[in-house]
Amino acid sequence: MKYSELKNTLKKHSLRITDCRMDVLELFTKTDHALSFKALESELDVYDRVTLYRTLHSFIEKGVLHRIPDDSGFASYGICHETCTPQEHSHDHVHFKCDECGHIECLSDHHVPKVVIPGYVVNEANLIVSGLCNSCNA
Amino acid sequence: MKYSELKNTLKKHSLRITDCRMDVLELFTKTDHALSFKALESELDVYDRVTLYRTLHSFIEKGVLHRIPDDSGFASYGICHETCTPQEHSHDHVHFKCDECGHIECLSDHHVPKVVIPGYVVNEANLIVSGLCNSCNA
DNA sequence: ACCTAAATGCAACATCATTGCAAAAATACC
DNA sequence: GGTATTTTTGCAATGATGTTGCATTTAGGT
Repeated sequence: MKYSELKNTLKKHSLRITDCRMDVLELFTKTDHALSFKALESELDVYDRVTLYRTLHSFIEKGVLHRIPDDSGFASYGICHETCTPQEHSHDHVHFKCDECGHIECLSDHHVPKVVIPGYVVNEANLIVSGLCNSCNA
Repeated sequence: MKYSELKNTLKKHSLRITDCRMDVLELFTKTDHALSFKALESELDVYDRVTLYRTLHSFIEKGVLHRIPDDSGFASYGICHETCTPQEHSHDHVHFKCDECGHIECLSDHHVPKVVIPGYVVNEANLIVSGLCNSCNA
């Protein structure tokens, strides 16, 4: 992705243009799977851990990334669709975690079923599937 | 639940009978919702944190409890059905987390839909729903 | 170019979880 | 019941993950 496009993405989400944000955004756009903090840190070791955490937080707050919970407690982060805004995230897609390589993918063509529970209010639903991914299954 | 029943449950899962395991098991059987580690610790503060962690691990390994992932990274633990064995856990039920009181319930009458992804092997699927529970919604 | 508000780096801190090891307890064996 | 063997426990130390305060630097508006 071109420098100007990355810059526009940041601007569109009212985020200041900084080296760290550009590099983080670029890494996410060129990676086809979600990234853990660890992966991010080892890839962009120029920046302080704290800065990377804060970058992730601002990206999530502004709707650039979404946080993907993980059964092991480690969160990963994936790029949001265009439909996401700071006010309204729509992440009803299923997440797949490979037990072999650890990669987490967003399965945008699979959707989380609507769950209705009488007497309850449902705000969010996360479906996390684990197993072997395409490459590791080969 | 009677002392003898608790003891039998432990024996059935080939776990030694210890004070800690009896107390942890009793707490889980008399509680209708899942328990976080924190709740466990504050309830059973006689025991060392490490011992409680190890108790949880052995219970999970032997199929007495199952771990419930949480989008915040804190896991909770719930009792397994009778159908669970050390070899085969079956937790295709949906978990509900209340944003207000924090309680996590196992919705045994809701089941996680089977997810099929071409070229992938699916081992596990976790569906976590959050919102307001029955009591907090009232 | 200047000013203001935001972002960064560093250090310290907070929280959650695990490991090594000696002492204590539980089961197996006689 | 008494003893040997294995497991479990408690304590201390360590690791892993994430956050906060604060001084310095940087970005963007004027």
